[in-house]
Amino acid sequence: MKKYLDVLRKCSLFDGIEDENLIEMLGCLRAKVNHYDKNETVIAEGEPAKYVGIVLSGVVQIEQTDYYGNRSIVAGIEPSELFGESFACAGVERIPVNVVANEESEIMFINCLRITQSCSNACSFHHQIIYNLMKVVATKNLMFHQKIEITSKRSTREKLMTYLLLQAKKNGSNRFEIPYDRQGLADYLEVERSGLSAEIGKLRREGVIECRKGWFEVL
Amino acid sequence: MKKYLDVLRKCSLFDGIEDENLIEMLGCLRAKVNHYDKNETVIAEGEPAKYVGIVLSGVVQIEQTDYYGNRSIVAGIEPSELFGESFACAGVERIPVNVVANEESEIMFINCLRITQSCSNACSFHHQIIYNLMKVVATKNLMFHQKIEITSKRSTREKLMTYLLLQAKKNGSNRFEIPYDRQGLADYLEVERSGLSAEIGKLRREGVIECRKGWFEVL
DNA sequence: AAATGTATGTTGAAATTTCAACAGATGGAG
DNA sequence: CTCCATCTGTTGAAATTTCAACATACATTT
Repeated sequence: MKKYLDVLRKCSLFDGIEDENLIEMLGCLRAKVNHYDKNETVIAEGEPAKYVGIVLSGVVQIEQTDYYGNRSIVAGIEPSELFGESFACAGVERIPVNVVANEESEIMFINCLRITQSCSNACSFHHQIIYNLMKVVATKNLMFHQKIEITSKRSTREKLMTYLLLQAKKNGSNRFEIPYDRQGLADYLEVERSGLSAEIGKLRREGVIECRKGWFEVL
Repeated sequence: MKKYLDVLRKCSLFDGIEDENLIEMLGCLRAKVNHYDKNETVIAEGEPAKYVGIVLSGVVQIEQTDYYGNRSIVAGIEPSELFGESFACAGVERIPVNVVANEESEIMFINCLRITQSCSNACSFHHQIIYNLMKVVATKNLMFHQKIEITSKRSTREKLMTYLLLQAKKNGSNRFEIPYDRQGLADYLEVERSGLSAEIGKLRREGVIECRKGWFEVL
């Protein structure tokens, strides 16, 4: 487990926990690590929802696909970030989404009950990790809320601008890089890729934004 | 505090806690109750986000003002329901929304740190209330997730059918009543009311659904 | 440098949604 | 019962989005 320390230190689930205690704790939590190839399914819809996942390397996407094959990206999870914790903490039986490795990835899994229930060793860091988990779940809540704020706008332009302005605020700068390609951004905003490209072009010509690949600037 | 027992018993934050313990606990948590007149601001944007609010009587609205100055109502909170818990649990410094009393209301406030950190008395119910709070936050998370699943569909018809099928599943029956009028349903689905009415009419004529006022049947 | 595959921008026609306006239905209040 | 306010359904025109198709740009491999 030691080779993952750098990533795990950054994981909010382990905030305030020292390295030596972290290693011990991972054993106590029965953490295990799996490896996935690009585009491999990490968790398929319908599987038990009892695990919390931590991305150690790579990227995974939380996706929903309807019967026409339209993909909606609910979130992209990067190294040191968590997924699946809401379903586990709410006591949901089966997970209602697909989790897919967007590139070659390593994922750590922890059975959520090991966190929410005191371990038999009464491990002294349990209080901290429960508090951390609460914070993670609440933060994700705010992210969902933000996605709804964005996608509830009625036009492609308003969705895009709402997204970009929130990113600028989050980054504390008018120049920033986004974690999506055009198709990914279109899926996140829930609009057509071509329509999005057209709107980006229009905003550029109007001098409202500037962009090159994943870099955007709001003027 | 005794006069609020009926409402508090229904609040999921206190699930599994007996009346006598609840009274004691409220003291331990330093719960305080404030009174608000109709249209009075309960919490203004920018104030510290450290409190969890519980509506004891009346109704409060969570409102948001976007970049362009448009005000939108995010949610209405009714007696025994919570608000502010996501911001408090996520450790957000300043609350990014306005909370306004929609009518004369009584609100109980609890400093969230009193919940998430063990009290000095090591009150024996702390574990239960932390677990409850986690479940509340995680469940709200799933509600948002479901709304995203519905509104990410691209057409009014698909949104409506996705919503109705989820309701049918939730109610365990093809006949059920929904908690919205047409305008409310349109707002939830993020579509035009007139377009929604038209689509409902079409689905009726096609024999896919049946409905009268708030009652729907999926055939 | 050429070849290949993928991502992005562009376009016009088709489909859908929004908008405004109105008519019928419904439910209270007097 | 009548009046009034609100909710719901309907309609057609305007605006927008989707869709399919293709051109260009870019990156990687050979």
